Amino acid sequence: MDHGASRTSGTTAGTGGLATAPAGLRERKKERTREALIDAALELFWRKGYDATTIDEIVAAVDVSRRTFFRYFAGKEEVALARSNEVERSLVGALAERPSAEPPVVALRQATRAIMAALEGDPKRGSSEAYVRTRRLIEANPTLMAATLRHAMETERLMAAEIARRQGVDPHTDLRPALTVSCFNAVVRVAMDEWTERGAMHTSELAAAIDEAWRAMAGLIESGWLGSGWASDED
Amino acid sequence: MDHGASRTSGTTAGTGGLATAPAGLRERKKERTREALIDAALELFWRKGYDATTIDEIVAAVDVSRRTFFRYFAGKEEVALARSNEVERSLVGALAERPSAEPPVVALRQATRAIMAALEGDPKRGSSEAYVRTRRLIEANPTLMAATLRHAMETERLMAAEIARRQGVDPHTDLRPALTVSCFNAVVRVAMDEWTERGAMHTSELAAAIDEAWRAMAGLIESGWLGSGWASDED
DNA sequence: TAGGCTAATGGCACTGAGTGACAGATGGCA
DNA sequence: TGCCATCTGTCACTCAGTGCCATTAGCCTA
Repeated sequence: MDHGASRTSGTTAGTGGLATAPAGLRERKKERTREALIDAALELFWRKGYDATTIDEIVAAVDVSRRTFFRYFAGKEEVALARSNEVERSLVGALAERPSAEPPVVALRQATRAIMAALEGDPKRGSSEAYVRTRRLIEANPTLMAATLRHAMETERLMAAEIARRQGVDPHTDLRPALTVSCFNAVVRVAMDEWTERGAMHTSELAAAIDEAWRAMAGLIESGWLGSGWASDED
Repeated sequence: MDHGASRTSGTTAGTGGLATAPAGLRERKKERTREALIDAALELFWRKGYDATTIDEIVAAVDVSRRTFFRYFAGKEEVALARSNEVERSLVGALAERPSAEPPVVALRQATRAIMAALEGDPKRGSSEAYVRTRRLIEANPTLMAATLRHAMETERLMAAEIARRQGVDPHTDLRPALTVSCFNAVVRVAMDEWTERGAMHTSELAAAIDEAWRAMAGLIESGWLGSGWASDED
């Protein structure tokens, strides 16, 4: 299953940002400035904390003006989450590449596995270690956590649209695509919390935590926690 | 089922803030200032928008100093979400009052119904209309939406702890409480999105939307979207 | 009822985020 | 080479948020 995974990363994720000749010099320069700003920002955040780092310090490290920073990012939040948001958004692409014969939840799980495998193998930023450190940063900052959740919500919409497309249903009248994605992410989030509590050491442990959460999910259905006839009114 | 609901609101929610003799004059004065600030803020937000409203305008309307405002609230976000956060937190109390014979999901649904019924009947703030208007405000502002999601996440922890208690399991080793609550809220959130898209007219429609989401949830399980053997590895 | 204690308030000054406007620099292209 | 479009820097401004200290006002005891 790993083979398909690394192939996936190349076409959909672009987590490496391998500078595959992005047209003219101007574009390349912009890309470099953007990457430099993210690198400098993350380095400072990790070293002296998110709140303690000012934008002036970030731009000083890259030697661009404060004004320029705001032309690339809306604020500190955005530069801090740029990488992890990229990873998250790549899930939509990975989902689209799953064979349409797979049931929605299976496709979601496989897409997640593919992205995490790609993360693992990528030697550049977006790699496993960078992801773990960024995760800790988010976990420690209410503002970043809030922004992360909001971005996840937006990504959910895209994923729900994709599920609706591959299942051939109308997402405006059928709630199932939205429910599937929303609950799927709920499970992943629980697994992530568990992973964080255990120290968030490596992404391989995150994969294990997600699997464990899904097993517990099965147990939940069988253990009667849902109640009988829970879909209709039971009062 | 409504009878239990209104009783619930009195003991756990306190959504009315009926000024039940909060001790000394000093305390009462503080409470009044706090309420006045929230009222003034919401009024301004509704009239001229969240971003366009400055804290100076809020404090001018209540005639307190800017410095005092920040002794009550951490910022604009907090004053905007004070009421809806109160409603959300009351869910934890309502959940604790459900009979422990009820399966977790049933208890969660009934607690939600109780809170919504209490919202309906309450003639003061926290009433149905105020809730709807606040919801629209949140929906229109990315910052508020982010803060709301974060608060929901924290409330989830409390609810999971309560579920774990009533089921007699250890929340640190058993993921089921966290999964139950997380997925439950995921369903409610989907229903809320649907409700908002349809105009978010009245809380009674929200209750209907939640019921509809649960019906779709049942259809989801039966329609094979989960796949077979989805709890274990299927690759 | 006086007077001291404690806590809330107000005013001031300062840092930092974020934005609009305009001038200068630089890559793209004929 | 020189024009055009776009990116960048500088300046000035508003507003959020915080620390510090003096003042006011509720509370409690003698």
